Amino acid sequence: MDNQQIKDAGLKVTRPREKILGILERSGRRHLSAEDVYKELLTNGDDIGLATVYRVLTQFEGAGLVCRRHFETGQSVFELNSGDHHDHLVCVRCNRVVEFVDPMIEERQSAIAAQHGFHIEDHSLVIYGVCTDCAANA
Amino acid sequence: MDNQQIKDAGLKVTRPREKILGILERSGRRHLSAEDVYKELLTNGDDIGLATVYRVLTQFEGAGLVCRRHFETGQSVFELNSGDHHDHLVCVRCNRVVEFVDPMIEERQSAIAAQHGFHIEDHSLVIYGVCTDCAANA
DNA sequence: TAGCAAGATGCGAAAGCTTCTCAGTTGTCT
DNA sequence: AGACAACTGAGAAGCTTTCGCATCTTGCTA
Repeated sequence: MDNQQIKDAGLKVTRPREKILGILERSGRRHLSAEDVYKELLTNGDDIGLATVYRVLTQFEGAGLVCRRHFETGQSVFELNSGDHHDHLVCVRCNRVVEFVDPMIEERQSAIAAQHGFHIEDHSLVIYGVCTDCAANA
Repeated sequence: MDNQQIKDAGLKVTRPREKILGILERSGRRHLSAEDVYKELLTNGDDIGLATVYRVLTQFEGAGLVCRRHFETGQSVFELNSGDHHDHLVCVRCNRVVEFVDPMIEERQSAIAAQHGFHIEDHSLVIYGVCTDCAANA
């Protein structure tokens, strides 16, 4: 249950936090910017400030409930943490995002980091391209 | 010769453009932020505005002379385009950047994009971690 | 259940990076 | 050299994100 996740993160259960988590869970899109979440709240008639949206998303990130990604669009996008790591394919025309996982790539990354004496903390692989639909409508 | 590269890009050869290209070529570091370039210019006694630095770097990027990368630090870094694609390993403590190329990863990426019907335009793989030196001084 | 302290919120202000505007300057071509 | 388009510097402005602070809530206690 939602509230439990928030409590487990050591946070008080407040209206903004419940609403924001709800939006992340119920939104059709998996990747939302802070602005997207904020607009969704306004649409629902919730009077929650943008600063709070950022604060809450940052806390959720710290608690491991969501992941933040910086795509080259200049905005950060947030997605519910599904537990398993994955990378992204982004369409530069329509901004569609596809997730994928490739064990071989993951493995090569570890090998490369080790080879350079790095201890991996995180990584981000984003492939930018044009999806079938957009290529068709070109 | 420098000037030729600028001309080939369809740009006029001006002092700011020559200086900026020179800094990119002669800097020890391969990855510089716009701010880094600007500070270097000031140190050299060149009176060139930050806006111009951004403009010129953006033009160089368009001309294929340099590549721009958005690391998660919030700043963009620019590097001279050496022709061959490569990925990055970034130390989250000291910001050291190591470049690498892994044919197998490149190949898997193409396969994955094809599998999802994407036509690749670009991609960015950044591994964030702690380098040996920083791990030692922890 | 009333009351309290720590923690959250909302608002506006501010920060950091990047781009824009515009008047004045400079390169290039003839 | 002259003309015109291109370029520049400085500051204003734009965007996303964070901060500061007075006010309000939550979760705990008596």
